[in-house]
Amino acid sequence: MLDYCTINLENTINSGQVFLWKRNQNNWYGINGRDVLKINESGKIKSFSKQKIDFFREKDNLEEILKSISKDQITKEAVKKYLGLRLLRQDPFQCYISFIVSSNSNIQKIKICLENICKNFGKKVFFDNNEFFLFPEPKILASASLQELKNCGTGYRSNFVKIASEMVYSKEINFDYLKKCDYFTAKEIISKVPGVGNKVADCILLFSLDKLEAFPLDRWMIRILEKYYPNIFELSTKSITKNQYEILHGKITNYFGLFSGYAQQFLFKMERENYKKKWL
DNA sequence: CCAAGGCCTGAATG
DNA sequence: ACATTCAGGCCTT
Repeated sequence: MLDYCTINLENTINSGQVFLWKRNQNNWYGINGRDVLKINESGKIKSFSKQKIDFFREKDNLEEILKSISKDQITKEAVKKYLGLRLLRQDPFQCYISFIVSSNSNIQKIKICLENICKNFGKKVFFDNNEFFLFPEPKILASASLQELKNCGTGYRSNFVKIASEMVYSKEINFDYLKKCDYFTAKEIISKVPGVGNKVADCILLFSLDKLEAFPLDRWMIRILEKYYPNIFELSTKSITKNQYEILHGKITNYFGLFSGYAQQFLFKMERENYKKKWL
């Protein structure tokens, strides 16, 4: 009998979902939008804002979900090995900017860029006698100069960050509305933002907008599918076009079901650990 | 519809 | 010591 209740915080933080987290002895501290979270080993959250949030998606029925994605030996092993891994419900604006910044980059670099964005544009607060910089609001990033953004290390993505922020500030992108939409509608809308392609859109939808059928296909996931599922998903080419991405996503949700996003997270975690890739 | 090349940065390799 | 290659996703041609 598997223990579906206990959260493994270490594995959850170190799974490519979040970047602005650091460990301090037995606690993890992280920025989540305008909030700072402190989480202890047993998963108990203390927040700067004192607002209640369901960061760990506690209402998800893990037993049902994990059983439903365990379609084969590969997923069964990944689920068993990383059982306490959770999908997080992140602050949407921070998640959106984070994954726009993430494109063509890696975890260490993304973390540095986002820290710079917070330091340069975010509000400084004190929590537990430590100094933190909150994630800046859309209006601030929208009015930042391109040079100021570039100074954060975001390179050619700087203009994407600026325009994406403007689109949120002007309410052309409304996260509360996107949460209510179905997966395909939300994806279509968010894909109009420059710098948001298939993969980035799926990350935003999965990690902050409650779309559990999103299955971000980055280079790692493509490799994983080629390696473990060569016959099921029949990957034809190396680089994947927009159209092929959509066809593949259809096959994936057909196979793993409505909670495919969870399958993605377990497979990604497993393979990155197999290759001893560094996390935060 | 697809293929190819450019964008930016830092780490790894020659 | 320096130059080249590579990893990473999106957009334009």
